[in-house]
Amino acid sequence: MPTVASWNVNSIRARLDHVLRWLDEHRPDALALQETKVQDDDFPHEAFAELGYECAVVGQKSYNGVAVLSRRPLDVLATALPGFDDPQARVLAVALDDFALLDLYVPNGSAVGSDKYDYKLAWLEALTAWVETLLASHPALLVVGDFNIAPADADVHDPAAWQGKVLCSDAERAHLEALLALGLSDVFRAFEQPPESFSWWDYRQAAFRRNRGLRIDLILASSALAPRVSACHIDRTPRTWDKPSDHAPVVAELQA
DNA sequence: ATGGTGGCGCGGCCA
Repeated sequence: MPTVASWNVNSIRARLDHVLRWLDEHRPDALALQETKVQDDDFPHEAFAELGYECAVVGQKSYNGVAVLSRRPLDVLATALPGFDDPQARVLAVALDDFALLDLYVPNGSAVGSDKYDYKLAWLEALTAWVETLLASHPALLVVGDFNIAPADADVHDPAAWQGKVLCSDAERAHLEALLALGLSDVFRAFEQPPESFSWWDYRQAAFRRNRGLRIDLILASSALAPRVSACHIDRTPRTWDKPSDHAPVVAELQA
């Protein structure tokens, strides 16, 4: 039963020990990373190869960066949004055995109305247009990553305080809905989950200890693949480790 | 509270 996970690690170099430990403990078939924050030449391929993982990487200096680690051979399908001129490393699509995996680091957006917010919405528009064509060529598709959007108020620790704010605004949620309308489903919500399930907690003000978080890290399955997804959960454990990422891994199980 | 914490890379940006 393949296991696929997604984790915003907030620097692969700062988090290498955590990622290696988590891989060793869980042995997922594939792990999509976001915010690797490293140029491709400096990505720690060897450390992952020792655990049996091949890495595809799309990185840049200091910011952003995505990677897919796989126990089986992977073929790179795309390293950017086609037709969207973007110097930021946020997209990696790979073909695995019998499905395709699209790893995303969606722009944060900074604040509603800012230039970064406009960039986020334009980026999401281009993403949806592309995913529609990707689904035509790769009907069995998982779209995973840090979406920087909490899909609904149930994904927010304090919906009143976050109402209309970046990560929760109506326009961002409408863009996510447009993506889902291509036939993708948020697989976390296909299964019973603990209340107050989040995937990101701000480093500040003891947000994790108080569980003041958001669920912004998602695994979306195409209609062709969704029936094979048998489970999905968020693993909070690495968020309790010393010097953690501010995000927790999201894990999905697929039937063979 | 225009702070609070963390990463990158050494001042200020980004989250």
